[in-house]
Amino acid sequence: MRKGISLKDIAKKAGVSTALVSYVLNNTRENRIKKETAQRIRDTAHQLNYKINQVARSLKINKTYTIGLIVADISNSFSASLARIIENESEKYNYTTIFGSSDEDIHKFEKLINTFINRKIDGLIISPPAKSENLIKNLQQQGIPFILLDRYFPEIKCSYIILDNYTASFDAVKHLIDTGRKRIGMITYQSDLFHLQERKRGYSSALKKSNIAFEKTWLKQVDIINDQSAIENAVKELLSADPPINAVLFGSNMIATCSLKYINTLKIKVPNDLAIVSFDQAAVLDIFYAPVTFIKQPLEEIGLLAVKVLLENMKDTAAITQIQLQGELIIQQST
Amino acid sequence: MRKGISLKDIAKKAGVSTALVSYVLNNTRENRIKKETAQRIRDTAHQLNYKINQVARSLKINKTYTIGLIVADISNSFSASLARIIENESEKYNYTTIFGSSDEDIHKFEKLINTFINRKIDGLIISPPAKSENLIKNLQQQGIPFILLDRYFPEIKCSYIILDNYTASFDAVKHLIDTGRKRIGMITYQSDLFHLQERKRGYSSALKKSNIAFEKTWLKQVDIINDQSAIENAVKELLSADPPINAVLFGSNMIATCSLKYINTLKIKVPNDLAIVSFDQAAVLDIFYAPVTFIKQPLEEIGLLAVKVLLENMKDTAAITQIQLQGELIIQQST
DNA sequence: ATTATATGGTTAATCGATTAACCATAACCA
DNA sequence: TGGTTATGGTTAATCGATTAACCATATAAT
Repeated sequence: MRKGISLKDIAKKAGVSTALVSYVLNNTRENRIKKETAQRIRDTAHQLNYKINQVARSLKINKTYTIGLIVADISNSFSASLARIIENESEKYNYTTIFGSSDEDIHKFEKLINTFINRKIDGLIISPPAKSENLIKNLQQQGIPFILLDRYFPEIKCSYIILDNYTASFDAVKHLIDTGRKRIGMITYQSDLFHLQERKRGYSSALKKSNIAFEKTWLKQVDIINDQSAIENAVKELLSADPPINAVLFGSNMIATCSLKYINTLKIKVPNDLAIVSFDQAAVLDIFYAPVTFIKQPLEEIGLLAVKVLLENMKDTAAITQIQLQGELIIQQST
Repeated sequence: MRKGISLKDIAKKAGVSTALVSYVLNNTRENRIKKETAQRIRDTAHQLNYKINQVARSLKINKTYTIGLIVADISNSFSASLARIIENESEKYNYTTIFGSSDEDIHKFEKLINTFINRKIDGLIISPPAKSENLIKNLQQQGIPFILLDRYFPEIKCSYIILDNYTASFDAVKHLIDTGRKRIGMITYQSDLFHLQERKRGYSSALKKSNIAFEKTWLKQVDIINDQSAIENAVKELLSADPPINAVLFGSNMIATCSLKYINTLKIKVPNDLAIVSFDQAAVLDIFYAPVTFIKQPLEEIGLLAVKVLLENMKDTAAITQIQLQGELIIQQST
């Protein structure tokens, strides 16, 4: 880090105290400063190409104007889209975003949290991995403002913005049933995460409501570390059941991607042989020969709300805002 | 920002000076400190749940252990993958990444640069937008370590890691020709960016080398702000030429995505009626009914090298490392 | 007995910006 | 004339960690 021009340099050159320079550049005490002096200071700052040292400022004012963002995996379009929206929105409030991917790994997650705390972020926006309840509780104890995104723990009373996964899942399956499917499978993740439980609950609940007896071979749960071959196997098993399923709900865009890649190599025809619905939005779903019906999450709204609620929580630490948004079923040619 | 435990608190509780605490926690002057005292200090720090204040530390040591990353658009899988690799790699060296998307907008880009400078990042990794030459030169003058990624300006002598776009493009078109295509179109961006010029050059050079007379209607240039309808039009025009093209090279994964979405709605068959090659990797390319042949960029290598070279440049400010990597043509069923 | 040197630790300045608390002079007023 | 209020600015402490420069005592060496 090269050292640049400081307030002191400006003060010296303009023949005033550093205090005055600070007042001028921050537009504080406006009416207590002579116009010409103020202008001279501003000119000097400009001449010297002064750049404020945010590090020093942060130390002094005890605020960094930084938000820490922890997503599951920034290389996944779901996370990336959220990151983009959040970055954009925070910027409007003069906040900078620092980020990291947990990769669903609790240790990596913990490390990120600590890095962010050390850097004195003003608040955190977090998609927590499984088993991170205690770490989240620690945050609360330490009084660090944060908001959960996409996922939450029912046992923890804190702010969050999530999708109504139960309803989204229910509606998706209902749609499959309404379009004549009766043997409906689901491929999702093997995980404790509550939002994933909700997706399963919506699925089985929709079946039950239509008096379709759920067969447990219809539900495939793969490891949350996306593994192409595991997902292929799940698809294979669903299709080789007797009788085979004729519709399937994918629990995430990654599951959909891996499955579609495999389905592309088979002779079965979508939607005739197999109807498909997937969670999450992604370009891949549109490129499939039968563009895939999907549950669209209101990403823009989720991101904006996350920033907004976090900023509010930063002022009023006691505030808790829990928001559940509805997904939208975008029906395309796969169903 | 809540204020937490400081060195002072530990010092007081352990009955020593803050200096000693600092020495112990940083493992400096190891042999000059009594083992028991050191242990007592460490225990105290642990008891109090001490978290170092990186802000204060950065101010003092004049180094933030922060890297600024500016990509074109974090929500695009190309940028997102790079971001992920860079974040991971920097973390290994104890650097944190702060990021932003330029959206190909020079003003947004400039604002990001300034934000990062104010925050005293130790170095920058940048995918520069068009017309940003002067801003890049400013960085050089200010002595700020940086490295360009994916794009560069031939006139600026600085470190960069890029793809050999000319060769990649040449090889892709050569492949189309070798597989019997003679009327080959290209859809790329209308832009000054050198790497895009190189892609065009590779394209026309490959045609020339095979004695195919280039028709200027074969080259479609769309605005770099990805616009579905503009891209659809380009595809439409290429296909309605007389005679229509029978192969096409897409200049980016976004162009490919938009084009494929449209092509999906047509009756033409890939690869029989139209062979396709695209730049960049993306899941969408695999999901198309005829998985698309593409130019794979060595993202992992690009990301790792970017971090490595930047860290070197941070030590030796004079060093300049310019690396051009080769793409790999992954042949799939679209050709 | 005197000088080195090892051991174990402290003092205090510093990074750069902010800001409460002053200070000085001029202008105004009863 | 003496007191009040504007006007325009300065002084100096502070945020928390680092680190060069000391200090004190004990032990060893000559």
